[in-house]
Amino acid sequence: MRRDIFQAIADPTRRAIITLIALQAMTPNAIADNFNTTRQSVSKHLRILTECEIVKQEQQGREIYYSLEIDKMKEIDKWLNQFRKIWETRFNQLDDILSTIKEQEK
Amino acid sequence: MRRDIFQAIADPTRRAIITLIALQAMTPNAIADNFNTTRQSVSKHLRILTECEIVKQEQQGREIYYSLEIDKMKEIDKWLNQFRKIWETRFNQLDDILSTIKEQEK
DNA sequence: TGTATGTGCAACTATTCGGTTTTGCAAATT
DNA sequence: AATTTGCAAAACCGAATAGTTGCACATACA
Repeated sequence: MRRDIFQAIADPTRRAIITLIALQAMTPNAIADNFNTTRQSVSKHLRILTECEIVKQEQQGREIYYSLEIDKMKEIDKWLNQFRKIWETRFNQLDDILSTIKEQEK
Repeated sequence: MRRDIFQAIADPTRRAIITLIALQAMTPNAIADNFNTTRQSVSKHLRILTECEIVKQEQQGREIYYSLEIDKMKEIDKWLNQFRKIWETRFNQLDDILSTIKEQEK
């Protein structure tokens, strides 16, 4: 079973859950209230997110609060870095072209 | 059939293809040479990437060169922005705590 | 013109995925 | 003690996915 952060964020419901609990911890029921699906389904998503360590649990009585492991999000950012270099270069190249045109206009 | 960039990058082979063609356009055969899979399989991934507009084709004789639409990668970056704000805040909070400790030490 | 090459597409298979239903357990409430 | 509430886990199902094999088609080259 593949279980990495990229597979975790592939599902739109899971992305929504991540956004939802980014700022405050929530229980499965509270999370499920925000979606058109059952709590069990949300629970399954939470399990996947937990396995990927994107989410951490905190038991409080019979309730379990789920919150985001924000640092995990940085892994995506890290992967994006290789492309960031490219698109910044492209942007600078465009910038150079624009400067050249301006120079020629003078 | 879901077809968005997050689903596209969920597959490790597709991520590798994206990285591979990020800097230079390549033909399906050339791409497949880098993997332990058939050309047809790579072709299928390329079709998905094309449908998501992450990749563009350029026919040259009987060869088709595939290259990366780098701008599409920015969509992931855009989604990450909401979390970037949080982790920068956390970092600053940590920074504040550290400063406070230093202050107290004085 | 005949053959080799580069490619996409369709059919098929095994596996995975997302969701629902059911079950069971522990904590809270009565 | 009995009931309710919050939750996870298992069993099941239909749909999607990744990969393979086989085929068709166009371009290149002899």
